[in-house]
Amino acid sequence: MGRAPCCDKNNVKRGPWSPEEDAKLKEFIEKYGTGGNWIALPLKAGLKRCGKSCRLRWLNYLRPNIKHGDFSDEEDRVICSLYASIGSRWSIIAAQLPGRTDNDIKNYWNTKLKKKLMGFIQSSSNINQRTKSPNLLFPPTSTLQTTFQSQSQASISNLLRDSYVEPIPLVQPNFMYNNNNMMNFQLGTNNQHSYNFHDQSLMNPMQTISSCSSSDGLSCKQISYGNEEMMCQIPFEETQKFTLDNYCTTWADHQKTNGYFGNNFQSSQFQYDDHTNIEEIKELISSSSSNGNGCNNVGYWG
DNA sequence: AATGAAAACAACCGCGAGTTA
DNA sequence: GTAACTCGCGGTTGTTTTCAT
Repeated sequence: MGRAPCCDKNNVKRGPWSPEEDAKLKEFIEKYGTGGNWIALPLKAGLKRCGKSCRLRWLNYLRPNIKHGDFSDEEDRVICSLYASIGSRWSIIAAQLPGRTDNDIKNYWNTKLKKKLMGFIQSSSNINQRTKSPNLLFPPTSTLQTTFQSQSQASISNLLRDSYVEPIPLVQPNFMYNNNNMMNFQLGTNNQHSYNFHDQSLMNPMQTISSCSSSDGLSCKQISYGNEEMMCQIPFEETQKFTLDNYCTTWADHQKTNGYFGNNFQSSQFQYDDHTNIEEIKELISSSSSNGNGCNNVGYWG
């Protein structure tokens, strides 16, 4: 049995809205509200439109405080940032940008921002080839420097091509070693992944994450959320086994195949509204992926 | 000025999830 | 328990506008 149509398509007007229709819809909603029933609304409002069409028109265009026009740099940054961590969840991204609609952001991403980023990545690549990438802080004798310099750009391009994990603007992977002889790399400044690998199976780190057995930081491979950076931490002695290409493509593939929240994630766990802020989202993500044994175990990598 | 291509924007479609009877 | 209904979302398509030749 097929789905019942939401309206009689032969008796509804389609295509662009006229100013008169806009006025009718706006006036009706401002006077009576939506009544929680978009399907019945057009009839009551005297519009020959499908309820879904009315809803879309209201949400994307007529609703008060809708912002149209150019996106600011800050908005760009938020979009890229969230896209990198949650993918094309436009409604969630829109909730962080007051006045912007998911449709607006989606269109902006598809038509401008993606290209803008591609352009940045390309020019950034050229600059780094000339300057030997001042952000890359490798031990002086490390042979890894050349390895990572040659691979990182390709990895980012892969991610862009895969259209799922997007690098944050102005952020090249930033490699450095800390006092504990761990190598970090960071993508972005807002979101929020920290991977710590402390065993020998680093050739394909993403596939090993769910085998977490403790959170003592020594024997556990763990994934956690909540920091302000996308960070990968790898013991120095292990870095020679790890290729960024491998990491990035695996990560992108997992996201593409299973989604950010994994197969077990229920959308009902993740209620949000216009007041939901990033911290709440992070908290929800965190709680949805926690297995309660002290290790945030993301099931779909098992 | 004319025209074709590309970009931008608005709207539609189909699906999944939640709700209700 | 389940079928029907509604909502909201993301992907896609269609139309309009802008740009290049």
